[in-house]
Amino acid sequence: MEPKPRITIKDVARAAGVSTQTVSRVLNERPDVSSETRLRVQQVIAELGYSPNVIARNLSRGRSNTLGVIGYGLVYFGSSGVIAGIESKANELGYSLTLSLIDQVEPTRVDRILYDFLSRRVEGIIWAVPGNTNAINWLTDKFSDVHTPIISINMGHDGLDHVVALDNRLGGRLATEHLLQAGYQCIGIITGPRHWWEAKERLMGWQETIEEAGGYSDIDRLIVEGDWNAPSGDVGLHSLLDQNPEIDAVFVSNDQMALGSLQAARRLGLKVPEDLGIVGFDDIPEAAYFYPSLTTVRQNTQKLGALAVHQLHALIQVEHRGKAPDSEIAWVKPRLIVRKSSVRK
Amino acid sequence: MEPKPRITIKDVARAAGVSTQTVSRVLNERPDVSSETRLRVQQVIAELGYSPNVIARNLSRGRSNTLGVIGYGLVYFGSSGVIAGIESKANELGYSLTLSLIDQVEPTRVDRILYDFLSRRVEGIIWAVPGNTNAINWLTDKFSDVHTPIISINMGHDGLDHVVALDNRLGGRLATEHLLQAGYQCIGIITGPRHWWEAKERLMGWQETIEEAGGYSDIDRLIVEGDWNAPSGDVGLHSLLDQNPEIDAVFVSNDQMALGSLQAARRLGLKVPEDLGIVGFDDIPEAAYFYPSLTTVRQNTQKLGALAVHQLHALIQVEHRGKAPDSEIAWVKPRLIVRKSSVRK
DNA sequence: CTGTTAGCGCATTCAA
DNA sequence: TTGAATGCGCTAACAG
Repeated sequence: MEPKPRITIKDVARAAGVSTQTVSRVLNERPDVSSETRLRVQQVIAELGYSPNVIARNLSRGRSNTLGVIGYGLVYFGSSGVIAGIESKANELGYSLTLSLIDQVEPTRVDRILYDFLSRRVEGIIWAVPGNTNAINWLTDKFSDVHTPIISINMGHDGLDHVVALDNRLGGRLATEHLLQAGYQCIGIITGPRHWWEAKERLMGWQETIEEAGGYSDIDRLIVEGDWNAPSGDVGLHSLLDQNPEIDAVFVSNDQMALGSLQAARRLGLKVPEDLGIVGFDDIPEAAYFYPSLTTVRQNTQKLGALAVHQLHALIQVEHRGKAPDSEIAWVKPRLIVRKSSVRK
Repeated sequence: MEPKPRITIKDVARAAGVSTQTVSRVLNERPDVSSETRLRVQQVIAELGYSPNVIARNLSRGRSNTLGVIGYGLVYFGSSGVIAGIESKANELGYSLTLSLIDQVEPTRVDRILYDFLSRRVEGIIWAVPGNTNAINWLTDKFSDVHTPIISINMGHDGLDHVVALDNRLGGRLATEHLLQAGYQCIGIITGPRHWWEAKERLMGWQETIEEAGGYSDIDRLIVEGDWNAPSGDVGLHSLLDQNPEIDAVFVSNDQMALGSLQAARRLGLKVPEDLGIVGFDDIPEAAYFYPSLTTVRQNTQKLGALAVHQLHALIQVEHRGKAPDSEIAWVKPRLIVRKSSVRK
């Protein structure tokens, strides 16, 4: 075992017979070095296996070159896609990532993470925790205390300055309009938890579309709340049909619950799509292989993540130049994927 | 907009009327400070909203307190679970994470990431990219060049020093033994890509079990290779049954492909589990809601990630004390989840 | 084109 | 219990 006296810029300078400055210049690819010395320095670097100490560099530059990401820990479709999108774009722009995961918005924990991020002097923060609108006021306050650019993914823009979001409402509309066009008459909905922003928006999309088409009397009876998981889609469909036998189609607010609904329909002896049309949301990889294959609203989560980084980068740049960034919301459009669960032959 | 002259330890020292070291002592919760001054300093810190600069601290201490994680970018079941496990344990042990994602083992990219990690002086590295055994020699060499502890998740231990892995072979055994006990006579297998370590191991588990039970003639004909995705499970089952009509059960090496196989069985008019028994692998959340619900081998991916951090932490400690770490492999046990797809009534 | 002098913000000797 | 001096490894002015 070798001891571990890390090679520093000084060692390189000495070995190359130049000053540390010159080495630094070579490292930073600056033009004001003769190609001769540049080459020599590069050789020495290679020989010594030197790699610059980013920590020292960052301290010196007063920049961390790092983005802080707060993601959603529970396995929920999309969360990993968003992270992947973030990582990819961050990488492209030369940022490093520091990642924290949470399962719920727990003030103490969030405080700790934010404090940690600030201590690390991250240059920007991405809030990629889906939808709990209960916490939004608290969050908004928190965020405004933090003098570092923050982008939120998929939250309503009430109070939050910078948001990148999937247009969930549009998604709800796409799903509902499609069912209408497919000839279904009475369309119910199984929503996600009502305090989730995504769930609300999808519901709104459904409701608006229904109303524009003439509406139903007492529309609330056609709404059932699920918890995003398959069992609740199963139970949900049961209770929905139990109370509204006239229902012939359902917009289920995510694919997992739609899977549960498919199950319930089977048990009830209803054929999909003949007796009952079903449209989901997300387009998880399995959806194409459900039985019958599931019509659903696809969201491009990677794009969402990448866009967030893009916007954040802009904010960071702007901040360095002192301009006050405008508040805004960037939308990503969902797309309807038509399969068999909603098309009568 | 306030300018942004970050508050430093000096500001705090000045405001509290003490020296910077005293502040430093308070920050590091060291005992040799009178509770009087400690309190005063803490107050000033709170008032000024000071947070220590981790970059400077790290430079000074010569430690980064950071773990580098190389994960799998493609959405593949388990990868996000592993990351979540890593994050949770790292958090518990006080490490920060820096994350990079790759879709395949591309030398240039891996080199860049490793170089970046070294530059950031990460204290340990976790390789959480599943199974491409083609790259293993190259990787082994790479890793041995890096003078930083590295833990690999889910790779064979050929050449790699420190590995945390799910016992995939045991998983294959569990699945196969279960089918045998359930009374199935001729059990085929749809594997993952053959160059994936996980795929190989699951196959081995199947094969060993079959052989111990007496074996089949020309066992290779009962093996079909898939690509982890549902369509390949569909196609795979078709060709398997096409060539071996006597097959009455299949061990499908992941749940996605099993979903495809379920589909194929349906199309072929085969009832599951009566005519055909099916066991999957992974236990994705949807598996319980497939039709019929899928018997499968559950892997605890979070545990895998957490264990990796645990081991890595130990390596790091050891390294600081100069002891040479032993090479070893830590196994996580899978568990069979019996549902309807493999149990004849 | 290159070297010298400072200093980034903190922690670690040592004295006092 | 506290403070002064010094250095972590690097980059940013400035000279030359």
